[in-house]
Amino acid sequence: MTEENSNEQQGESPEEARRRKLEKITSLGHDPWGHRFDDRSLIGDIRARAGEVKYILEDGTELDLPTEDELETTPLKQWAAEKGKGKLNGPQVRAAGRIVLHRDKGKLQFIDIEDWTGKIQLFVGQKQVGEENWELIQCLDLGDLIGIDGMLRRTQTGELSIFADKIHFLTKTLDPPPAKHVGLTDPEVRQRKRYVDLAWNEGVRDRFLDRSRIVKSVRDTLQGQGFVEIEGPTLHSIAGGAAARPFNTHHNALDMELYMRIALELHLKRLMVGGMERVFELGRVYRNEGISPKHNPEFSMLEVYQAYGDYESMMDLTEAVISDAIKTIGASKTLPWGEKEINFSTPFERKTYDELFQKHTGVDPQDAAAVKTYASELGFDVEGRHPDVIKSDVFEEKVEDALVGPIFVTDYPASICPLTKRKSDNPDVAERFELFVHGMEVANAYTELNDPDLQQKLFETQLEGMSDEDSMAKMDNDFVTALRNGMPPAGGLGIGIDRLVMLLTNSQSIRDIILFPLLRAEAGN
RNA sequence: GGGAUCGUAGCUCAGUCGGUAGAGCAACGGACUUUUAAUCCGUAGGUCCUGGGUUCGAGCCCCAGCGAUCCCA
Repeated sequence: MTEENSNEQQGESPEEARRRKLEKITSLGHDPWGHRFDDRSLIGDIRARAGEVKYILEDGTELDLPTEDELETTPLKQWAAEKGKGKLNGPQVRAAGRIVLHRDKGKLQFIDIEDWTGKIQLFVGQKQVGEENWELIQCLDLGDLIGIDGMLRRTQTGELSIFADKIHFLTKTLDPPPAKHVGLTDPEVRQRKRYVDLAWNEGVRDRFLDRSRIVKSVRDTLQGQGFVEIEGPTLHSIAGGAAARPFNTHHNALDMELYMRIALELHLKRLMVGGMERVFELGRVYRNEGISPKHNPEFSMLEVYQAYGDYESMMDLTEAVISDAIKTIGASKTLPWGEKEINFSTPFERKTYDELFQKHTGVDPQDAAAVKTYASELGFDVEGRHPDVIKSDVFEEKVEDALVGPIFVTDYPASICPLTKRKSDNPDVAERFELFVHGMEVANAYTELNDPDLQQKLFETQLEGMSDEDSMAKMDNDFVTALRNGMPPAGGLGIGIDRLVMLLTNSQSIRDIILFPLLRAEAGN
């Protein structure tokens, strides 16, 4: 390196330095963007072969190395000295990954690479790899993707390492990585540049892999019980099945107003009329509402319908789905939740709506006048509103947040459940439950209403004081017609997949478990 | 929609009373063939979110805006 060159390199930005090295890589005859790289092993699998590393004495005796724990106290160098002269031998391996850490000792470098199964150290010596490869190695930066061929062994300190015979350049990274071991902290940047967050922030990739495992587990559990996954329409002409404001859109050729679906319910029930006895859909729904740590405008919903079941069978199914998911990610029944804990041991607690109302408000839920007085004391608007709507406001305010759970809240006031079958001995109570965990609604299930005449009547009856947006009752003639063709008595269940993932991965914000949450458009974009 | 807090180097953050813009990591140059966030010597790097205002002078004070986080509705 001449003096003049060194002056030129003064003041170059990290990116300029990387581009300079990129050109050097090209001039050395390598493609800085790499190519297919066959026969590499996953780093996790390579680490699992640590036992194949042996110490071979001069007389040819093969010795097993001390365990990792023993190496903590006795350096390998000392252990080997006690055993006598010899050398380490291990399997020849090929790995590929991102350079995440780099210790340069001149003619010797230690490079940590990482793939999505783990991290491993590379021992890279000038003498060992040869002059030509060494020149390429001088062009490596943190973040670059490389492949390596070498022997799996341990260093003097006992660190399992691949002793490089050859480095293959696979891809240059032009943007410098965030601070090592600190990563990105600004939540906005983490979400906008999720690729950086995933690549560099501790635990992020594992959390999203856990999400995938949970989703797979949910499907496996259901399929194991004979449920069939279907795909319903996401564009609806009536945004039914839930109380939420939809996203509006328009189909040009048919000149037709459409809505992005807010729920999966009504189409799945149509399928039950058609004889699809156990169906589910796990997919995206869209609600044109506020954004919060618990709300993203698009989120993943599971809905399941089981012919000849009821809401009690849905409780069992809910417990199975959650228990299996916990097992799948290798977690225990007792999970951390911030400073608190969640105990997912089954069966989950079951309490009625009225019981909980009484307990947390001290007000008799059957005494409409008392509930009304209590609600107005809490500052709720009570005039001209249906007693059950008022009760529901109070329930959300005073009871839901207080529920630690997991707890099935059962038997809701019928009037706020227009899609639910009533109890046979009490038409004022709907066979519905919601599952709450630390104040968060995770699941919602009914014994499904299959009486077309009652369904039609409930669609037509808007509760006093409830806005269209807050109401689940939106007239859907086609759905009523479907019911006229005979839907079996059935249990139906909805689970908020994002919230379930939050709970199982101890994520306090929905944005930590949605890869690309909705963000305000960036200026100039 | 309201309130609080925040926005400074590629990243993480300091910045006192309003008086020349700071550190660590990363980068660049150098030493080192068994390091563990390696170490050591040296160098460079800034639209202090944006726009106004007050002031002799603003990263700091005031106003407006943009964006974020949390809380409330």
